[in-house]
Amino acid sequence: MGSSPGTRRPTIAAVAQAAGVSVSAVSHVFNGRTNISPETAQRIRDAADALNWRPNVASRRVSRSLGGPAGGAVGNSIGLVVTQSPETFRRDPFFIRLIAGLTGPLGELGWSLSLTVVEPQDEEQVYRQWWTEQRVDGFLLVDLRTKDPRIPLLRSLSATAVALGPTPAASAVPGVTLDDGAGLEEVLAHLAGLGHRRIARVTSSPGLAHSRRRDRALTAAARQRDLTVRSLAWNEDAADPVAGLLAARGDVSALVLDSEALATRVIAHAPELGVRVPADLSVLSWEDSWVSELVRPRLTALSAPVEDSARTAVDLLRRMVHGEKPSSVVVPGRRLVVRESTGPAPA
Amino acid sequence: MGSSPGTRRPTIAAVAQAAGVSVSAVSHVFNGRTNISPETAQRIRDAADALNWRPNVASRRVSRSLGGPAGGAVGNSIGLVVTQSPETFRRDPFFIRLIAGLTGPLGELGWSLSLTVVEPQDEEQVYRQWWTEQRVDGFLLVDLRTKDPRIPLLRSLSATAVALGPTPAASAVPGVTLDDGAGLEEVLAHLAGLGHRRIARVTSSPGLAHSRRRDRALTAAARQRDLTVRSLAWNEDAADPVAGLLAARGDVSALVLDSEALATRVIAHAPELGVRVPADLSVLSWEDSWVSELVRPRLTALSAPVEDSARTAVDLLRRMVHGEKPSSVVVPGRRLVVRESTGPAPA
DNA sequence: CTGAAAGCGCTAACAA
DNA sequence: TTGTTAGCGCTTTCAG
Repeated sequence: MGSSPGTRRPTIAAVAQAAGVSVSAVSHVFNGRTNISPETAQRIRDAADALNWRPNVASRRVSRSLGGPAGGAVGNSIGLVVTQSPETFRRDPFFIRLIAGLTGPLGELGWSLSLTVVEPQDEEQVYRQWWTEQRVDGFLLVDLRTKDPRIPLLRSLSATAVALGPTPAASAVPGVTLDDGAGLEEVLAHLAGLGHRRIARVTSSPGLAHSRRRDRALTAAARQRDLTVRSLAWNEDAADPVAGLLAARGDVSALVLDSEALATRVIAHAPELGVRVPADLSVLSWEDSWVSELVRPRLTALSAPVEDSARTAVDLLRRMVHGEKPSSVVVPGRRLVVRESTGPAPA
Repeated sequence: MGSSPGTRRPTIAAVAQAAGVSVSAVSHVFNGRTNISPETAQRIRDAADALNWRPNVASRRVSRSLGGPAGGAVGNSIGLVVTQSPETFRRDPFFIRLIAGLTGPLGELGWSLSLTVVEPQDEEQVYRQWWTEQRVDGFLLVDLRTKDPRIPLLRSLSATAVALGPTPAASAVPGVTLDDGAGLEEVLAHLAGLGHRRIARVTSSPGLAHSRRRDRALTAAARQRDLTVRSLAWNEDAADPVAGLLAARGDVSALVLDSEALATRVIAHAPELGVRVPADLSVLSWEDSWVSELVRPRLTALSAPVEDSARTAVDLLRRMVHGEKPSSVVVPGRRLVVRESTGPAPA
């Protein structure tokens, strides 16, 4: 064990001694200084390998807090704090896609991802703690809310952060936003082409910023096509949320749902309630993943380049940690994947 | 930004000054020493809050490497290195359940989870790096393989680790194992009761230790009930893996699949290939999650208490980090959830 | 109950 | 090209 007595882990001094050089020579090699002869450098590296030694990240961070090249930037870890019930976190494929997309680019940088899932009441506490304890070099914000309290919080902490989604222009948090416009047009063209005239957007979290944005964008775009768009709320607490939704839909012939978790539940359960998809009702999801391919009928979905967003976010974070002040980025590539859950509007 | 010039973060000295005490007084308060008067302690805490200060984890780790109470143990972070293709990682609900189950107990400890997904060839490198750099205090090993190379690797690094699954008794890595016996009996009783006589177990990763274990256990238990069990391999590279599997199944009337990812694909795709579930073929998954409830027919599955395992693993890790040498733990609670994908054997 | 001081492993001036 | 050394923020011993 690392903590068993007598088993002290090797230090830079041990490596220096093994290689027959000074401590600073070792340090230089591991910090990309070019002032060490190749042979010596190799000898140092060999000694380090033999001892299984690598610079201790903690010590490194402490000493670099002095005046390193990047003003003390180290770049060890970025924090992802997901404020959702564990249930939502588990069920929404978006999160696992995001995580998977993040670890690649982070690994290339030698950074790691510190992840946690918290209930809303613990959110502020975790951001505060992780930042003030200097556990992380920055945060990736997801599920931006309207007037998101994390923006002023992070500002007051002088914390580094990047958001997935648009942020207020004045904030110090650049956002990685998806270009929704094209996808939205595709959705409407698709539905209108199938003869739908009345559609509804369904969300389970009206407090999320993207929800309002989508409402507005969809409504505006629909007007130009002479479609009407209603807004429907998903009530998770109902005995049967799908039944509730179907009952509330009125004369709507197509449903656009904010998440796959919602859309797939409608797909699976609607037939059991006597509503055939897509014969009676078309269903479309604003997010896409393997789950949409799994249900029957397969779900027509707006797919987002989550991996691209993740990579872009990591890059922004990297630059911020190194002292730059990058501005927001728009990632293109949303597109409609037509599968089986949308069909001609019923007569 | 944390790195902008002039914005140095407050240190313990600043807090001490603000509270009008010495540096060590502040340290004592934040380390649970009892030799500070309640009033003074409160004053110190207030000063820290006012300055948004918390002990820097990096400095803490460096100084504690000296001779702290737990022999230098700090307990900041545990590493979860998932050796899977991003695709498998995304599709298998087990991982997100595990992650969700881990963050709760870790949060209670004030620890965080460092997560990454790596390809097999990078695995060793990541374990080496994270441990020698002292990024993590320990690892949680998942997807144990037969003769898993990580066990000797971690041993050679003197790294702390706990595994999900049984580990060799001689290794220094305690395991959190599921009590499969009861669930297995349930599976066989259920299938036998439905008249099945020939069943097959399907795996996509025969190299995983649990795969062999399940094969053996199922075969042994089946013999006593006069059932025959075959072993079938899932070939992901085939043009249509489900079709390949169905073609290879011979006279088997029930399939037990190692993961939900596999089982749900069979469920969804088999009808399109003319095989009705469960009328022609019963399908049973060795793992369970919301996905099993989503597909139609709903999937009969062996559910595992992943959250319990996660909590147990965190507890073992905590104890190891504090110098104990706990032994393996068996977590009970696997049980069969009968849904719709299993039915009477065809005549 | 409090404070002064040594030292953790490492980095980066600066000197040689 | 290499070595010496001060110092990062914190903990903890030990003396007041």
